[in-house]
Amino acid sequence: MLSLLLKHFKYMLKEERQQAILNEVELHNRVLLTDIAEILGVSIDTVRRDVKELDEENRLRKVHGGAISLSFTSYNPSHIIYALPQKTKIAEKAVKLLKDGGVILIDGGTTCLELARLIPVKLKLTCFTLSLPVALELLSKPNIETIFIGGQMSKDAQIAIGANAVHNLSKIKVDYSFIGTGYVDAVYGLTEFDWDIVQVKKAVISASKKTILLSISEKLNSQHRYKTCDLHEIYTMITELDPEDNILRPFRNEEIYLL
Amino acid sequence: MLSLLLKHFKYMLKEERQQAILNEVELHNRVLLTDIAEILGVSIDTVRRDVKELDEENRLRKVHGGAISLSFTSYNPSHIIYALPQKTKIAEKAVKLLKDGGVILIDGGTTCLELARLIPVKLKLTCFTLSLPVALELLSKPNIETIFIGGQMSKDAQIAIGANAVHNLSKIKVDYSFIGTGYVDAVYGLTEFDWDIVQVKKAVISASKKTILLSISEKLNSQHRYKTCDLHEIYTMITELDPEDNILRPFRNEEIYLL
DNA sequence: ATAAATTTTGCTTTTTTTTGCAATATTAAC
DNA sequence: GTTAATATTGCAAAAAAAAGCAAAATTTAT
Repeated sequence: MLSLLLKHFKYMLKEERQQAILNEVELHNRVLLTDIAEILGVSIDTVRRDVKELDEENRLRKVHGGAISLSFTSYNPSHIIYALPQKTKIAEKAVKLLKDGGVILIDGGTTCLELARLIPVKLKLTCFTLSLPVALELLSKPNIETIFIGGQMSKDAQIAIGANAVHNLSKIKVDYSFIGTGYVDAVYGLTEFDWDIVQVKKAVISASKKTILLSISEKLNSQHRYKTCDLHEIYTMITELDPEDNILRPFRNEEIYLL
Repeated sequence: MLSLLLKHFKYMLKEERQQAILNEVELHNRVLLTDIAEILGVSIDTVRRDVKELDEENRLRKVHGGAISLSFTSYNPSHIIYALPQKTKIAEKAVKLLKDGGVILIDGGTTCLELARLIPVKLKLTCFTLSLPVALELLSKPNIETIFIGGQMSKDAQIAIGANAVHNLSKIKVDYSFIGTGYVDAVYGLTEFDWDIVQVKKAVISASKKTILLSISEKLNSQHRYKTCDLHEIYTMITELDPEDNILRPFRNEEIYLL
């Protein structure tokens, strides 16, 4: 704890001191203000002010009692998301369903990732997820408790799949799950290209009191080989369209809310 | 220091004086105005004005109470990894321990992330991990089967922690685990800042036939409040140093391989 | 070479910054 | 809930910077 940093200059310039603080933070990923004060031989007020400045300069992150390294809090995926405006609209509608203190599960896929991104910072939630990008996004929210459902990882979907993931899902129950789908049809229900993915989605639906489907309208009236579930197992379907839009007419007969 | 600079005591041109200031700054990275004034035998006002001019010419940076070298100020634009060259060297050594068809576990932290990054594409491995960034990195490797150990996620470390993660770890056994540590000391062993992290690391060590510690030498001979394990529980310790380096002498007595 | 103009330098005073302390409020832990 | 730890705020002392000024040094013009 008292590292070799103790050079004890008689006069230490503020910049040197701040550099020393950054060094400790980068080295150990997080530090206590009290430790730093002791190491540098200055008052805790000075350390607090230094850390505040460094935080304002975005060179570290100040937290209660200490500071943490930025490399531990940042992740910026730089891919282009297909049909982002529509997905954002869907996510905005979905966010309105969230209630403080709720327990939810967020699936993988870019629409669900967008939902995770739009969760208000002040909202307190317990979120389960199978998706690495969603998990990373949730970790940046201070009031979200994130639980990752482990298992074998799918390289392309970046979600946990396989028997282990299914088994882990069988042990939980959430208020709402927000899922995506490869294909959705009023008659054939939700279908997928991958068998593994279907197994996981089935397990997700079983683990949910209510399942919310997030899907851009482009996917409507399409189907594929493996079936996830019938449409009536879905509590609410959210698209970017107005619920009264004609395109949604085939779905209006079903026992399903449109949003 | 004095003798070198006092040669033109009586008649020192402004330009010479400024050059002398620059020399001092480059030599020590930092300088106090009061020291310079004393060394050069001029008033502090003169030094102040000189430093102000040099700052305006971008030849050094003036700070409260002194000046610092420009190279000292050029700070890492946030998500650059601290001490990356050392960590890369460690990862390069660690990669050599990997064998085709092996089953390993990779911990979180930037050094372990670097290891994941350097795994050769042709190598076939089964990799367990608790770390989101490591998992994402592994997914980009075509021949790696990745299994994520689920559980409650730590916002700071971006790894799974808590009872669930520990329980999941208790069900597996890997050939090698590669772990990082916050602090390591020849006497006190591996220690951490966080109690939760310690619990997970203990579980990782239990799940491993052999544990490999990856640590930059800067962390040696430091300690914190919670203990992960004694040094003899570590099979091999890898630093960026040559194993014969004197800094590693305190660790050479232990029943531990240095690499 | 000499005088005038300009720059440099050191001194004093005023203003600003930095730092530590104490009182109070807030947050986290139990 | 209560208690302990941490943050915030206001304040005062000390250090440093800035501004104004006059003497000394240097440059320029003649």
